[in-house]
Amino acid sequence: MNLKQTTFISDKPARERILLTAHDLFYRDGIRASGIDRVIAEAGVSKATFYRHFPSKNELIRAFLSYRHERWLSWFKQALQHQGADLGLMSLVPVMEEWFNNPLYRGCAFINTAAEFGDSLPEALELCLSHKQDMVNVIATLLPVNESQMILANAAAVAIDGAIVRAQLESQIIQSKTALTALALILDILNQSSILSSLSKLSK
Amino acid sequence: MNLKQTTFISDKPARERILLTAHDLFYRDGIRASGIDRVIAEAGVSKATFYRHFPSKNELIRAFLSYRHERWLSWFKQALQHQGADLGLMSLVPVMEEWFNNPLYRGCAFINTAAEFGDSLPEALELCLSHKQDMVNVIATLLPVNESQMILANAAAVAIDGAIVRAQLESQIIQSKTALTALALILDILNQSSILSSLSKLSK
DNA sequence: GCAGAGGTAGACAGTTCTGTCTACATTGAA
DNA sequence: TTCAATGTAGACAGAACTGTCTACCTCTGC
Repeated sequence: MNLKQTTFISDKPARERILLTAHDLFYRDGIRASGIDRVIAEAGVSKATFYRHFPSKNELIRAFLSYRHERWLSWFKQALQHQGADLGLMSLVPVMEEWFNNPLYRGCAFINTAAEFGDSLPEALELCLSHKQDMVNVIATLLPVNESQMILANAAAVAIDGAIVRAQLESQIIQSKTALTALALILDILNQSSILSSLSKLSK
Repeated sequence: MNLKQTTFISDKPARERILLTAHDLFYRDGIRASGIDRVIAEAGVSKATFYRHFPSKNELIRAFLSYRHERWLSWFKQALQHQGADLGLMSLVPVMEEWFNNPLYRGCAFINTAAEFGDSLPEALELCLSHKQDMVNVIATLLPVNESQMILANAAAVAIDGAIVRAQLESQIIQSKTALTALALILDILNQSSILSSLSKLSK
């Protein structure tokens, strides 16, 4: 298994191999379910090497979250840029659809981590929150600049989070798109209200 | 610790004590993080007794999810009934607010379980999905009966799920209500579109 | 009065987990 | 050349986890 990854990855330095392997395992199976032994085995690295780079599993978790944040957000921005510029919030629908349809889709790593560790890893909670804040800021760029911009961006983000967890539950089920249609409906009416508020501002 | 619970619970039969204790631990700390030894210690029960009632931890997880489903849904229905009947979807806002403000709030047990066990406990996924389906059906009773009823109920449910995970992230932070304001905004416009569609049906 | 259900107490096996440590190999730069 | 960094291989300790098993107790219904 993971032949593609192994051959692709094997020439990279050990720290990167560990981080990429941990990312895949943590995201797919959950953090607690992925033991250190499994990570080092799949990364093709010795235990001493692992503990040289990451003094504890918690350090690896931190690195995983930070790496995931960067990777997801840059994908998100880029995917949005490929959409038409005048779609407003509706640009989000095909972007989310692309993500949800990825066979490796397992929901939002940050929501999942917050669910897995509650208060027991408080720094994770903070990272999750700042991840969501950055997402809101990106969404805000899709909206006209006015006093309701951030309010609408926040609402859109909450709707997206809802669609994310719904798609996660439905991902096992064949042919299920209720998450996406619900999201599209909400974003559509949010979008209209954003246009309305722009118009009302113009007419003032 | 848990004096109140212990004195309150100690006279109940063992199976119930185990289930209630497991509920509190699983919900608060996560399922994987709560070992059997911990459950039996806090339930004040011997190991043999535990394994007489629940042949394996997975059986306990199943019982936990089913108990949680019943308990949450009956609370949800009852809380909605205490709201004004003519509020439509807006009845959901104070109900969710009450839940989010509970100091024991830790998000939706089903979303959290789905996040913790991915494909590795497939029955859990199904239970989560049917839990959400039941929630949608309750929400639908708040809406006028027409062809868009279920579509709107689904959209409202997705928005609620989004608010649930947001409130979970924000629960640590003092004074944060963005989850609730975003939810209120979405439900408000969904509600308006539901009223509009009722009117348009009447005028047909 | 006795059988069986339900309970306690806790030792035990077997696994898995995190983290440490020893011994040795390779390589690049001072 | 020699030193330090980076790597491999894997034994080991100590804890925690699930699940089994033995031995004994207590109550209730027949």
